[in-house]
Amino acid sequence: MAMGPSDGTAGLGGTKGLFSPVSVDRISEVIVEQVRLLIREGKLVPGDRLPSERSLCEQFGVSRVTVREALRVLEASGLVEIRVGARGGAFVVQPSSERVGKGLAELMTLASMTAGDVTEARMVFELGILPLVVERATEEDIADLRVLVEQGLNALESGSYTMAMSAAFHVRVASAAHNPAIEMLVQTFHGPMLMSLQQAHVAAPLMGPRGAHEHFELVEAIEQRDLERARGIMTRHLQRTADRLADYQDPRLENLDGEE
Amino acid sequence: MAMGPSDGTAGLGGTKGLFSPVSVDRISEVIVEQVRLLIREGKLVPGDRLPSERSLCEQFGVSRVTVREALRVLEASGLVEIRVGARGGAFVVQPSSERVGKGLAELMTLASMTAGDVTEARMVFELGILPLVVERATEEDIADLRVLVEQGLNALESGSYTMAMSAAFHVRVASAAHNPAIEMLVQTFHGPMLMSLQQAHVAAPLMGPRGAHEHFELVEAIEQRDLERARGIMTRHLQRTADRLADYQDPRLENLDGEE
DNA sequence: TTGGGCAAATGGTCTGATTATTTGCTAGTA
DNA sequence: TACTAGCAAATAATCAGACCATTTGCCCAA
Repeated sequence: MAMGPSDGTAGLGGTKGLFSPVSVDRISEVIVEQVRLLIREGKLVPGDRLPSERSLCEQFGVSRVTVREALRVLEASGLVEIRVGARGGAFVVQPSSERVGKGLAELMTLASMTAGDVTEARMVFELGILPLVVERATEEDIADLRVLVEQGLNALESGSYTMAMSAAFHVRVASAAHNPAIEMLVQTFHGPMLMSLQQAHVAAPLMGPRGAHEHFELVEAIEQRDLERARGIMTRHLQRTADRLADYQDPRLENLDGEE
Repeated sequence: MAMGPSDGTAGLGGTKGLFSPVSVDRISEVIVEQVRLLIREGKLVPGDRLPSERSLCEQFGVSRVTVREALRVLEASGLVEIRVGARGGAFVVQPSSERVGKGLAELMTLASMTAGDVTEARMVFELGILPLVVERATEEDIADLRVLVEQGLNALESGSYTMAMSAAFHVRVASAAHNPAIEMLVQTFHGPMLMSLQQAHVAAPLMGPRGAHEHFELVEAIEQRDLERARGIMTRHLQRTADRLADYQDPRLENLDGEE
C-alpha cells in the first residue's frame, strides 16, 4: 500500500497539535528532526549507533527509502557517519571544528567573495587574536609551532613547501588562543584558500624565505610575550599577502595564492 | 537488473585514475560531486533548474532512489532547493550566509564550545572590524541602522524585543564593513545564539534599556566617524554580555542569553 | 471573458528484491 | 592447541516498478 504524504505525521505527534510549521510534508524531514533533537538533548551522544535502517523502518512505520533519505540528510549535516557491513549503521559523530569549517569553506568559495575580502577578514581576525595568543600560549603550543616552522624551512629547501603547511601554521597559532570558536574560524579562512589552490593546480611552493622567516620570528615573539613585536610581524606577513593579491587583475578566489 | 555499487564510477573518470580517494562507493555521492562541480564552475547558476528526477535517472543510468539521495544531500548542503508539482524540481539557490549559518549553528551548539568562547570571538571580531565600518559606512548603512535602533526601542517599550533583533543589528553593523566574508562570519556567530535561545524558550526580552541605548550611541559614533568612541561603546556593550555569562554556573551555549 | 475542471509533469512514498561489504563464528588442519 | 580458510549473518547500497499528492497550464463551456 503506497501511501502518500497526506498523513505525513506517520504516527508522530499524534493527539497534540504542537507542530511548529504547517509541515505536513516530507516524512524523512520529520525523522531528521527527531534524531536531531535526540542528539541535541544528549540522548544520543557521539559514538552511539542508531538502529539499523530496517529497525528504523519499523519504529517509524515508514519504508526504507524514507529512512535512508533521512540518514543522508543527517550525514550531510555532519551529525552521523554511516558505515556498511555487519556491525555497521549510522553512528553519531563528534562535530569537530574541522568538519564545521569544511561546510563553511565550501560555501565561501561559492559566495561572491574575493580573495581580498578573505584576506581582509584574516587581517582583522588573526591580528585581533594575537593578544590572546601571546597571553595564553603554553609551552606545548610553542613547541608545536617550532616543529611546524622547522618543517616549513626544510620543505622550503627541498622545494616541497605547500600552502597546506602555511595554513597549518596559522591555524596552530590560532589554537594557542585556547578558544574553540576562534580556532574554527581561522580554519574556515584557510579552507577556501586550500580548496581553490587545489582547483587551480597551484600546489607549487609559494612560501618565500621571507615568509618562512616571519613564521619563525612570530613564534619567538609569542614565546617572549612580546605583543607589539608579534603584531608587527603578523601585520607585515599578512600585508604582503594583500599586496600580492592586488597584482592580479581578477582577484577572485581562484587566485588566492598570494600567501608567500 | 539490480546492480550493486561495484561499478560505482558510473562511467565517470574511466581511463584516467585521478580519483582523490579510493571512493568506489556510493553512486549518489558521485552525482553530488558532479553537480557541485557544475555549480562551482558556474555552469549551473542560481535559478537554474536541474533536470527532473526521472531525467537524471536516464542521464546517469541509475535508479530514482539514487538520484533522490543525491538531491537530498545537495539540498541539505544548501546548494539546491526542491519544489514539488509541475514546473517543480531542483533549483540551484544562491548560497546565502544565512542558509549556511543555519547548519553551522547546529554544529556549533553541539561542538564543545562555550558561550564564553563565542563571546570572546565576537569581541575580537566585532571590535576588529570597527575601523572598517567607521571608514566605509555609507549613508544607506547608517539609515538602515537607525531604523533597526528605532525598531528596537519600540519593541523594548512594548516588551516584544527579541534576540533576533539584536542579532540583526550586529549583523547590519558588520555589513557596513562592505566585506562579504566578514558579514558572513558575524552572521555565523549569531546563529547559534538565536538557536539556543529558541531551544531554551527564552524568547523573552533580554535587551535592557542600556543595551538599546548603546546601539543608538554606536550608530551615532559610526556616523561621526569617531572610531575611538565606537570602540568604547562596543567594548562596554560586549563586555556586559561577557559579565552576564560569567554569572552562569554552566556557561554552555544553552545559556547564551547574555546579550542584554 | 471568465470560471471550472481535467490532464500532464513532478516530487514523495511504498514494496520487495538483489548485490557488495564487513564481521564473527565455525570447522578443518597442522 | 593454535591458526587459517571459509561460510553465514547483518547491514548498507542499489534497482525496478508502482501509486499518491501537488502544482501548473490549458481547454472548454457558460
